[in-house]
Amino acid sequence: MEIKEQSTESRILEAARQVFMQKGFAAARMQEIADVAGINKGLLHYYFRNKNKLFKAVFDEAFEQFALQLNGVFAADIPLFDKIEAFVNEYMDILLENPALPGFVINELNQKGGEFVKGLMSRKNKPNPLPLVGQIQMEVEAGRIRPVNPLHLVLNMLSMCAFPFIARPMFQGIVQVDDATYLKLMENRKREVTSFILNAIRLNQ
Amino acid sequence: MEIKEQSTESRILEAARQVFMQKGFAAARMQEIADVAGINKGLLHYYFRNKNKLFKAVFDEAFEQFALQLNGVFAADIPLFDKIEAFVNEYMDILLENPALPGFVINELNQKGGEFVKGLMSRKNKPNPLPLVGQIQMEVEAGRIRPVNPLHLVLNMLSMCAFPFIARPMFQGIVQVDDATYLKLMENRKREVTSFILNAIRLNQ
DNA sequence: GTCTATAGGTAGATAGAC
DNA sequence: GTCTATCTACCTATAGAC
Repeated sequence: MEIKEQSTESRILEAARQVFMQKGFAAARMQEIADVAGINKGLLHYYFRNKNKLFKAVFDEAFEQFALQLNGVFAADIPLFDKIEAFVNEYMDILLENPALPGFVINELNQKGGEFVKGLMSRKNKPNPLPLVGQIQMEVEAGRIRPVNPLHLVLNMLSMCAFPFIARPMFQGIVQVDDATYLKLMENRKREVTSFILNAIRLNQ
Repeated sequence: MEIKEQSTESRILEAARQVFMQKGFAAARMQEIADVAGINKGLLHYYFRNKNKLFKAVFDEAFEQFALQLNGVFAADIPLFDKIEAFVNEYMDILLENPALPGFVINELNQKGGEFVKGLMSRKNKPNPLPLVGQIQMEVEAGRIRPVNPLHLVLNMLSMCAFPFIARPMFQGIVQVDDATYLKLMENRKREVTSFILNAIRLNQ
């Protein structure tokens, strides 16, 4: 679990990312972060004054990454059906590479709440689903898809992609599958969810 | 926020439920639980030996409630389309009354992991989606709905219902709506999700 | 910049009076 | 059963040597 990388600062950040994501802010220990980084605990305070600031550095970066990846797909300039397929594929690929990210972000937002959330949302880079919402709206008005509520459709897409990762321990506990089987299921899920969505909004000929 | 109820034990449990659900195990403080319960901190240890046991009492009850409610809908003996509608309506009603429940359960499972999950899943009362999965399978084989993967369909239903509650702070941060508007959206969502699912699996005439 | 040692504060748990 | 007072352990943060 130890980290070998160039600068001390990036080793700390990488270690903090691991520990904070797994344990959450409250349960994370500075000692464990230092151990994972392979350095002394005092150094954490030398680079980042305190636990809060270290957490904020990790969280902000994770949130920004999350937002950028999401917005990349939201804003693509392609037809709706293609965009839905691209969204499901790319978003689930992101989640397969970084399965703990959404749960981490969502959970800390839940627990910190209030000011913390407001601070985040006044940043320049935050998730912006409006391009996709607008595009859906246009297709509905043009009568090219079923008359769905665009906001709920976007929520549906996000839900079906992200939830299985957030609820992974629960899911694997209920339907007893090993990790390899779970990953295969998520791979199949891309096609399954895409066709599910398209069937739901496609007009009958 | 203080609690007025009959027995001291149930007041403690109610207070612990509130605090644990909001803060999570690690960030929850015995002092705060005592304050909310309107009793002294020492009493917590008199009734429940330590923080872990108190948490387990709260969590087990929440998990059991969660499983029972879910299974009630999974196992109902009604036609599939009716069951889907009933599932979405009832499950979202449950969530509207207890919005923090799934996030709490899922998050603690994530962080505790391993033995904790195994212990839970060897209990008698755990979520059991098999009746619904089997029912979907039959409809597919009979050619009465589109050939969907039953497991993924159930996952889709759970995802679309639960995710908006788990990710509520994120959601309300992105589309800036107050609490009343959010609740209205969730009310509308029942119909929206039901028709979405039915359209996705209904055969074209 | 990196380490060791330790201060300072807090939270869980216990002891004992009532 | 309920309270007050206190112990003990741990964790963040700082001080200071190298």
